[in-house]
Amino acid sequence: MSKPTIEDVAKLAKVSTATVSRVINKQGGVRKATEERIAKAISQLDYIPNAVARSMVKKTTKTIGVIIPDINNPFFPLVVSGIEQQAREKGYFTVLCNTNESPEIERELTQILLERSVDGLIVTTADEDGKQLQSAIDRGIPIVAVDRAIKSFEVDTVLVGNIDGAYQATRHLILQGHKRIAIICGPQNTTPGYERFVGFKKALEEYQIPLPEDLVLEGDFKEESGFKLTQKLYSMQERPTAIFSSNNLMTVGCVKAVMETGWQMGKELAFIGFDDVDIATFVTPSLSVVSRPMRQLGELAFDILYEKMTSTGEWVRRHYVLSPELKIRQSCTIKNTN
Amino acid sequence: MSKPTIEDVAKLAKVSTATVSRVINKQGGVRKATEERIAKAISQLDYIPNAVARSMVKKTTKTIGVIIPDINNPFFPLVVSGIEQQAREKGYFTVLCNTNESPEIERELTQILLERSVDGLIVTTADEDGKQLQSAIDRGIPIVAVDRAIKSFEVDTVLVGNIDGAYQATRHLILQGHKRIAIICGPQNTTPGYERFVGFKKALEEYQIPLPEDLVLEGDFKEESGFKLTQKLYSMQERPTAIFSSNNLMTVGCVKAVMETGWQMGKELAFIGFDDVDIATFVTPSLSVVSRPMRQLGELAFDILYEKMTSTGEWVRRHYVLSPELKIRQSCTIKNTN
DNA sequence: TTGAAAGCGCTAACAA
DNA sequence: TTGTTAGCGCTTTCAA
Repeated sequence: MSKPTIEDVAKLAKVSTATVSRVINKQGGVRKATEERIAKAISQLDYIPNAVARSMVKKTTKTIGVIIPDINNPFFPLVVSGIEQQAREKGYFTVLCNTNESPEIERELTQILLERSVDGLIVTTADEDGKQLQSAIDRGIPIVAVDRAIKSFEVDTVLVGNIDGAYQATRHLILQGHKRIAIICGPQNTTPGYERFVGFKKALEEYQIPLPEDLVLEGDFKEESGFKLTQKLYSMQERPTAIFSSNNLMTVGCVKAVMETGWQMGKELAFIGFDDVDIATFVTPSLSVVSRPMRQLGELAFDILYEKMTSTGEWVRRHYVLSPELKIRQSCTIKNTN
Repeated sequence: MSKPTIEDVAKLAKVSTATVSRVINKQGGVRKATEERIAKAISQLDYIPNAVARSMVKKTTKTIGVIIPDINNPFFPLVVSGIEQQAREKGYFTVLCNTNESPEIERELTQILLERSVDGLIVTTADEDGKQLQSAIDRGIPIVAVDRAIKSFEVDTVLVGNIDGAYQATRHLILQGHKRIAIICGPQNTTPGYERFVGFKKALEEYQIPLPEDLVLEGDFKEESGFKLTQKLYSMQERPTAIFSSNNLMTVGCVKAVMETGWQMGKELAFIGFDDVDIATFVTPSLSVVSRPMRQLGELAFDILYEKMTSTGEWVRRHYVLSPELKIRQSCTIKNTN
């Protein structure tokens, strides 16, 4: 009752394993009658080729590893959908791994994926320094970084325009007449956190609004911090008239705090968040956001990886930056009347 | 520059591959000095053991496959988190696959996972009939069904109390004084869809409220259908005073429709949804829901699978049903004043 | 405590 | 058109 092997099939069909292999792999050069006999044997035995053995000799697994930091953040499943779709099309299988934002787990998973001989790696790293990916780099396995850059090594990268998106959002708020604009930043040692702050500053500079030091708050990209920092802003003597939140989860926390404090969003307070969130169109007023092309991000990442995996010659590193889109809804349409 | 093998390590350390293998697998029985020499060789060469070759001889991959129908439905990532955690603890690696609710893709993925010789399978099937899992069953590979039963075969199953949850929700509405209670059902050929309807009917019967045929609407568990069916309810001559929605996505659609029509939830309309949703605490009034223990579901599923994978003797099928929890918030606290 | 060698299931020359 | 055979990198007897 153990699994049938290619040999069992060969015996039953009275041919050699080589011929069975030819049929399985559709290589042709097998007489029609023989092929039919083999096909019959295969279905009779419920034979399933052993990919492990195949990988052993082919030295390729037709598998890519995808490492993401947070599977419960809806952003990543969407990116993964894009990756998977392209991968399927090219006959690659996708193995998804979640690090929970832990560089240590990322290191372990990288090790496991290398042991399992994945043909390539797409990663959104938990630590942009990237040392935890060292062993993958040493191996020379194709890698593409998505959404977060990797500093220690030269790898192909697909990002979205963080600076651009934050700039557009901030500018929009400025053009609405706001001068006291707060920003809830992400960690400044991450590319998204840092760059979104840069875009924010850029817009202020352009319109010659001095950076309001007291209104620059640093969170950790999690809901809790968005909540607390918003409370802090509300408790200020001179409150901001607008808030820019640097990511989706902090936006959620921010909205919760706004509701709880009774701050009047859309009246006393204008708001734009980075990244669309489910709740955006449910709250009143609906939330204006900077929206990113998630699927596209994933598709492009795989396409690049695929080229790397299949190309033989020299490879020129590529860095793509996709454009975000400003979605204006109700949370920032009012003019500041102060 | 190709990958170093165990042989390279053996040569460098001037021992046989057998000894290196002993060290790698921590089997003991190796002289301290030898072990150190080998360890040094390993790190010098950046040697990573090849799991493919190991699986080849061990006939186990220490890998489980997890098949889910929709990675973008936040319910599943949470279940997967539970699975992964337990799996990691036992040294198993989790391979996550998404079928997009397509039985055909499910069949393909099952095939791929079998080819890759996963040691076990946890699946939330896209089609409860389960024929697309036939080959896995034939192989006799351990399988655990999660959240959705599989009809064609006897497999271990972990579900949540759909009937119970729907019953509790409906009863709560009844006790609030409601008589005209609508239900937005899921597909009646799925266990969740069917059972939640059963729980609904059970509560009505218990309180001798006749089933209001016109208020029983069947959706497809997607947002769109929740939206449309709610519009339909609103347009009725005699509207319901309460709605029970059978899943999270339809709840979202329902809420959208309620907001759009101007129906006064919490006043003219009471609402309870099955499954918690992100927006539940953001809308006004906040939504009462039947909440399920997602992580726990995943943990239990792996625990059972693990037992099956490691046990040798007879195996008694198990069917677990976890209890949901009724979370009362604001959307149903009002009394019907008709 | 160590090594030699067989073999896991498959593919890919090379021969016939 | 088909078969023979040598590995792929590893683990595991069995001997030494």
